Amino acid sequence: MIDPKPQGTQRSGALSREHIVSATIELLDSSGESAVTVRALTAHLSTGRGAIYHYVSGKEELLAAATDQIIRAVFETSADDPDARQSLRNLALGIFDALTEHPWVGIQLGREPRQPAVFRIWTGIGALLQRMGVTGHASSNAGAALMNYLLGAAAQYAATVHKVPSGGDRKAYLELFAAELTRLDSEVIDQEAAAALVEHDDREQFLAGVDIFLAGIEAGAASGRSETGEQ
Amino acid sequence: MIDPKPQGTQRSGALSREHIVSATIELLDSSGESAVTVRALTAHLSTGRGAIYHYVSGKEELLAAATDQIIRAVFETSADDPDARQSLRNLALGIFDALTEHPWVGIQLGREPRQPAVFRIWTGIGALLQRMGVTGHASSNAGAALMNYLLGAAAQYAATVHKVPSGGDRKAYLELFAAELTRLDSEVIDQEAAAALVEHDDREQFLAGVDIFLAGIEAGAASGRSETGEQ
DNA sequence: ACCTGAACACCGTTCAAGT
DNA sequence: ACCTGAACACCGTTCAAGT
Repeated sequence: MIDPKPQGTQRSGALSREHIVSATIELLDSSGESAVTVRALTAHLSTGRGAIYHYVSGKEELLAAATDQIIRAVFETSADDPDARQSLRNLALGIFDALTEHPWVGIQLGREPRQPAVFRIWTGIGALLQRMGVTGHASSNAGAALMNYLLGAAAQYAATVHKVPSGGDRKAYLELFAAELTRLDSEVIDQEAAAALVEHDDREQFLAGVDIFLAGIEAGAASGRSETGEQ
Repeated sequence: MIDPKPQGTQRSGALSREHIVSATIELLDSSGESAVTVRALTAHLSTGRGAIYHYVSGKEELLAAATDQIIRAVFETSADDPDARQSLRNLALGIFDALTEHPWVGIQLGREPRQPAVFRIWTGIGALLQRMGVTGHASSNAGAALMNYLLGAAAQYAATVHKVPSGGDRKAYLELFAAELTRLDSEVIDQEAAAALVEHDDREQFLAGVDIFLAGIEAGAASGRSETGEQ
């Protein structure tokens, strides 16, 4: 009763940055990235085409804001653990699961390194590595490596999720993919690896990659610098 | 004297897929990805707009073909080493160096997982991991992890290389970036890590990431499975 | 068969005009 | 101040028409 404006999911009420970003996420989720045009968006918001430019500098900022909203939610829900290593795994899985729900996030994360969502992940990883006792030069390298892995996996997964059928055709598709790999150089890909490709679980494989990283970081921290140049 | 056609770098002679891809690479290198429009390309080739569609299905295939040409060259020049581990490092560095010369490659690699250049890297990594004695399930996980790292690093680096000044301004830019990271959560990023960010060498950091991976793979192979679910 | 370039069906962004 | 929607300056792709 206090606020005379309707709470307006989309059509009515005043426009705001928040409304615009929410509508963008809806459109992204329901129809994919190619469907997010200024025309479609403003139609969805029942407003003029130029209106959104009062709240947002352009399409790039819009996509970055949508991505940050998803990543922020991951940080809010990701379970913290007394073991920093486990927290890092939780964070990585949280990002992975968010990607499954919003595949466009994976593509957007890789597009622009200086965007809020990427900053957020940087600092999150940095804090956890510090808690793990990794500091200084090693922390910088480890953080960058983990970041690169995460973003690479995100982009790959996001690009695949739309193209790999999820039902019973998934196996057939992956068998084709494995066959293509073996055909290219049949001596080189062993049959066991090809079979693993067909039967692997994406989420488990993603986590296996995180664990390889963590093992490498811990091995490096334990043994000191190996052959890479000092300083 | 045998062939009456001029050898035509661009304007004269018959059109061919090879010519078109070469012109695309030239345009990509000289003016960046945004400059590669069908209009600019066909002007460069002094032909009609529709002509290229006789040789190539569209812009996506064109960019994929350009990318594959660069990656193929990396494989041809990358030094093979009796030590498979060292060969893998050489390959990774070869890809990194190609990216420095052709930043658009990094972005293109992340865009589409089912493209020739990506297949090529998959099989290359697979072969070297096998030579390292990593096989079966572990090889599939290790290969995917390394692939994700490589593609993530490629995309990040490609996106940064245009935006970070390379001269004396580089330091100032990175200091700003470091400040932004610390500002976000000043307790959390240690000063040493921030300093490392400013002074790090991209190529060295990239290689450090590869080494973290290799250490993790070797640690995993030595200790067997850790806590990740069996099968 | 190969090539041309107008035409088509779109884009993101700007901006004078309205309220 | 906020919003509208025509106009602007582009895109990639198609296709009838030419050679």
